[in-house]
Amino acid sequence: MAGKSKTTIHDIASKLNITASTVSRALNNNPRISETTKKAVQKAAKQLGYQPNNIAAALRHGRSHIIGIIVPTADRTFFASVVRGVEEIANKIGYKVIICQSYDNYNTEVQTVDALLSARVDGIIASIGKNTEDFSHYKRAQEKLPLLLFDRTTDKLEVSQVVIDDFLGGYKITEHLIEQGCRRIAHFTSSKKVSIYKERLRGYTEALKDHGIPFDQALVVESNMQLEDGRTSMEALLKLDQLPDAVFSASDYGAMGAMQVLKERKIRIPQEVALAGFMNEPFTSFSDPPLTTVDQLSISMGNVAAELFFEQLKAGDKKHLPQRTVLKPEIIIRQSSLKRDYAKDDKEQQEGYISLKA
Amino acid sequence: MAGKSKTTIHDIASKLNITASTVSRALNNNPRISETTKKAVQKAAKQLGYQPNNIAAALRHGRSHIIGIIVPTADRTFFASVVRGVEEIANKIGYKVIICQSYDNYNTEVQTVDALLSARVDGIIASIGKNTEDFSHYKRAQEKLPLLLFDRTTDKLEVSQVVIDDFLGGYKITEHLIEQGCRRIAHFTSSKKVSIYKERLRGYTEALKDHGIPFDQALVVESNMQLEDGRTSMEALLKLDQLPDAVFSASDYGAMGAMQVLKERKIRIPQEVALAGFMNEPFTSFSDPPLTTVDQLSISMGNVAAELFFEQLKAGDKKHLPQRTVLKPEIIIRQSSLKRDYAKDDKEQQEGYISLKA
DNA sequence: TTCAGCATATGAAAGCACTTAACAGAAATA
DNA sequence: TATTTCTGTTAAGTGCTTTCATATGCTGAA
Repeated sequence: MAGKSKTTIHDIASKLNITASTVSRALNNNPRISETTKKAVQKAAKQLGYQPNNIAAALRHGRSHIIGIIVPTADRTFFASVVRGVEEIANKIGYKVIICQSYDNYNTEVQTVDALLSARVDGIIASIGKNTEDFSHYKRAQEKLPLLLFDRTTDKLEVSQVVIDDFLGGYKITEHLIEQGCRRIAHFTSSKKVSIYKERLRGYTEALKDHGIPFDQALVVESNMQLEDGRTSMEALLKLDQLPDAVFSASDYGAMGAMQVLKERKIRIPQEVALAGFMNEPFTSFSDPPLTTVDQLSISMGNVAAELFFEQLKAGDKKHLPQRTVLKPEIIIRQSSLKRDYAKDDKEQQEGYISLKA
Repeated sequence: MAGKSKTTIHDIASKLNITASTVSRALNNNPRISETTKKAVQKAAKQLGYQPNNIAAALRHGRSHIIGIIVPTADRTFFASVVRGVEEIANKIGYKVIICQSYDNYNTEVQTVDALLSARVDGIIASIGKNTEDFSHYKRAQEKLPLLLFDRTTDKLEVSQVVIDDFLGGYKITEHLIEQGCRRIAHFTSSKKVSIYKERLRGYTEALKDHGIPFDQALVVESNMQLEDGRTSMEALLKLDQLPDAVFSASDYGAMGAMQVLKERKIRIPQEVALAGFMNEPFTSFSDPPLTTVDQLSISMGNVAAELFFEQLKAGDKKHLPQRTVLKPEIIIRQSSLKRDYAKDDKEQQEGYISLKA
């Protein structure tokens, strides 16, 4: 930490009796510089322990080769994976990524956007905080640099975005449960009016409708969808006159809470109640039984977001319309929903289906 | 993205008929500037939509207020949490964090360090890649700026570091198993000669010794400690003449693999075989039974690392000796190891203990 | 042979936007 | 009147890029 190397292109220049501009060009592999000089410059640079100063370069040509990414928190699996995906791409083309956490706090988010603008990042990739309702900070950002939103977005901003098709996820997994013979499918959703949950719910209802199963409001339970909420919601369902034969929770945590309660009550999964979540949290493959869920393709989401972002960055001021990329989620079928597999062994259970069908 | 605001302190200055230096001082709240001028400057700045240019400031006084963090991958729970912990602290004092992934690849790591040096970060916090054996890139970094290593460190570098006490973790959890009545405790460890695993193993053997239990090499199984390895290792143990009554895996994944095999064989956990892991991965609380494990305090590790780091950063060139902070891990006791709870109900099992004790 | 014309290789200098040491004028204090 | 205090200005500098200019050597037409 002592001898902060102060070697600049001028040092290289004077060592070689040339000017700094030549050194700069040589280092940037400018075709106007002869191979001999380039070689000499590179050699001298190495000898002197020269380390380019990106800050000076950034100041000079107005690009920092740094982008900012804003996530609610960096340690939630989903966001961590997206960050990974973004960094992967950015790194490949010589960009660095500044990571910022909004903690779902509006003021923090606003400050963060400003801090990134001041840091002169070349662009921002963000997932909006839960409580954000005013988007003027993003609008401000958008006036100055490329902005791209992922996962949690808004239609109040004309901005490119990458999201997954929550409707499709909800639809496909509900359909899967129906195919497994379930007819009374409960759904855990969020009490918050967040679009991703609304879409999952819509997928659920639509799938029911398409398969001629009546929608029953009593089977839709609202909560915050954490583990504890999942327990509470499941207990509420158990008090109904007629038990559901499946639960599709819009969050894996909710599904795990339900699983715990069911196991405590010795209700068999999936024979009596099939279970499905949403998100493909790492723990879902370790639960007993492993949980059927919807994969969010989080790393790809980061990749795709970064690719789309850099496309726009390169396009520069050339008008490019905001682009919306919708990723198709994949359903991960695991044991918790495979009711069919047990149907043969389980006469009683099967009769249950039949009577319901009648 | 169109009207890149080009407002500089000069624009503010000329609007107010003062000089840029006065504006600069006013914005930096320099006491030499009168309150009236400050107010006027702030007002004008807001009117003109002024956004400070940190890059110019950084170039001028040689500090970017950005630090770099290098992790093998950003989406592993542990590293994601540390990143979160670091950003938390950094953010509070006006620093931003550039996140870089080495993917455990030596060349990538070297390039990353250089890129960060060129980006003129004010310091680097890093966890060393698995395959790194030459540390000259870190040595080079260390000559120019504060460096701090966490979790995966090396004693080949005189550098501050934050680690957890793996020995203690291994010791405590083995002791816990002993207290639960286990006498034949198996251990899953890594075949790689990584210090964290060596330490956990040492904790295990030491605890055995202190409790008068003979060490049995046959009970120590080496592998890569992933889920599949855990399965293989467990199956190997099952072939022994005498079954172990507990398994302490130095990774949660290994423990989960073991859990799967045991459940498939209808071997009761913890009654017949108690189970413990290491890391407190999120899935451990969702397994059935929930897994006893050692918590790595990952967010605190990030916090502590950042605090120590910024302390050194502030100390600047004033000689400060490399400091080594060792965090005490906490053991998280869950059902998978609570053999005692079953001992009363389970006469047979208890007699098993007694015969062993004899 | 001569020289315009051109390509090639490099230099000089002007910033990029900000900070800060050194300086200066006016008012206030001694 | 001399000195300090307050407020502000001047100008140099941070390391790099890039426009414009220059020097050199070569080709080919006059």
